[in-house]
Amino acid sequence: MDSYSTFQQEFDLSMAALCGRILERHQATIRVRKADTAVPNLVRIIETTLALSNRNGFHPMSLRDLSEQSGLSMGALYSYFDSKDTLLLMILGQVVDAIGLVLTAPDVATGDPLARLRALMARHVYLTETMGPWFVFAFMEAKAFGKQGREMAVESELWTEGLLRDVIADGIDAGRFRPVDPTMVAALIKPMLQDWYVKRAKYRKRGVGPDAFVAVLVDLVGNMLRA
Amino acid sequence: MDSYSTFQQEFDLSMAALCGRILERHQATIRVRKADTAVPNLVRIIETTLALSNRNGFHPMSLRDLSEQSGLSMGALYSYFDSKDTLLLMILGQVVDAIGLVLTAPDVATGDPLARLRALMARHVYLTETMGPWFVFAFMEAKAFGKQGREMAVESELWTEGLLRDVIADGIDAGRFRPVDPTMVAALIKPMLQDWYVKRAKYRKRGVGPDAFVAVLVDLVGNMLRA
DNA sequence: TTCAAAAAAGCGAGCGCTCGTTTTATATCG
DNA sequence: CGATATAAAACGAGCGCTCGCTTTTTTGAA
Repeated sequence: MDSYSTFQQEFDLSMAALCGRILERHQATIRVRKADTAVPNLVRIIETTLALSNRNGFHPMSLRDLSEQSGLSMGALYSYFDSKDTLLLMILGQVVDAIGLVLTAPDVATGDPLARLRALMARHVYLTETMGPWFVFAFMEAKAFGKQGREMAVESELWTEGLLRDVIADGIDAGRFRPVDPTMVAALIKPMLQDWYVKRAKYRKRGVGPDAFVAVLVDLVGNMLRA
Repeated sequence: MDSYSTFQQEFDLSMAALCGRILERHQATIRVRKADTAVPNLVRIIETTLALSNRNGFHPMSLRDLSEQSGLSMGALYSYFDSKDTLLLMILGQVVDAIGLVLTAPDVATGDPLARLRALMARHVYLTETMGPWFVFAFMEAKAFGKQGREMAVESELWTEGLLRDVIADGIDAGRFRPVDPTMVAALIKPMLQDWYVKRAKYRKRGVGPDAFVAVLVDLVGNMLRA
């Protein structure tokens, strides 16, 4: 894992692939059986939902707006989900799914602590670069699903933080990092990673791409931890 | 400025004071003339709005919920604002107001770069500690006010980032910091500051208070920048 | 290969209801 | 009483969602 283009070859996170996963996970509620029909329509639905929600919020988006913008009728929409809440849950679930897929890949688990930390941060940046609107959506709308959504968000947050914390703790034990509080440092690296997708427009305007962002992050975190 | 308790003595950011400012700034729309009546009611309205919105979002919060929870009738509510959007704007405006008040205070402008950076970060943490729910609200709901809200948020974000960037640039010029990109470092300090209020519950659960958070932040950023 | 029957997918007006807002009525107090 | 503040009731627009119907696709015996 050394650059964004390598990452893109390793993981298929295209809209089609992601919506294919959604179709699998929600076979029970999606009434359209043929994948060749369902996947392209799901792509249209999800793309439009992300666009409208990330502009004004999920709740203000009416299903009539979604119908109009996506080109599917109200009736057609309701053969892909059985309630607006289910639509929200489909997207949140797919985000959690993708995090698990990408951040547990093998090469994050061995080798030099700084290299592992770099791999973890790079993976996070590349993942959120590919699925930007999904992550913005999850970040902003998790609470809209009430207690359950909040808990899902907190759990996912703590899981990622735990990956960072363990690598930092290993680095301290190995004498490669100075003796900081691993939990606090992990907790503070997380929001910097999140900034990449929350403030994506700002970085784009400044000409900072994913690889440049990772480079700065690794430099700063490296100096933060240097023994 | 050396601790949270000093900060609290220096700035009056009580609900009453903040709502007093709101009353001043919205004399045109608030129809209740007597401040002795208006301020306590505004406090109830704003407190309830922040509580309900930060749980489920501003848009999902109905004015009937707000009426019931705040103890004021629909009619009474509408003598304090002329639309739900105005209520949102009152809160956002007061947040911007408070940022300007606190972060431009004098002792942030002179002295050792690291001390100035510390003062700036400490002020930000203490401000957001005092006005936690206000900042969470502003962070999550700015986009609900459409283009205008988004631009207000971006402007405020860039202004704060600019304060950090200038101090870092001064530090580099003075040879006290290593030659990093001041804009990128400022951009990455900001989300760590924001994490204090966005994830406040997590830190509370871990027994990390504002002063401890500032200490960690200063330590990490100091090592990040050490020449 | 053909073509009607069956199955799948899509359509959109309309339902019940809740929303933000307005209007009307009542209470409080100098 | 008159002014001010609050409470209660009412309104129309727009919401999520449904359902009777149409269109498209697939099927399979001739």
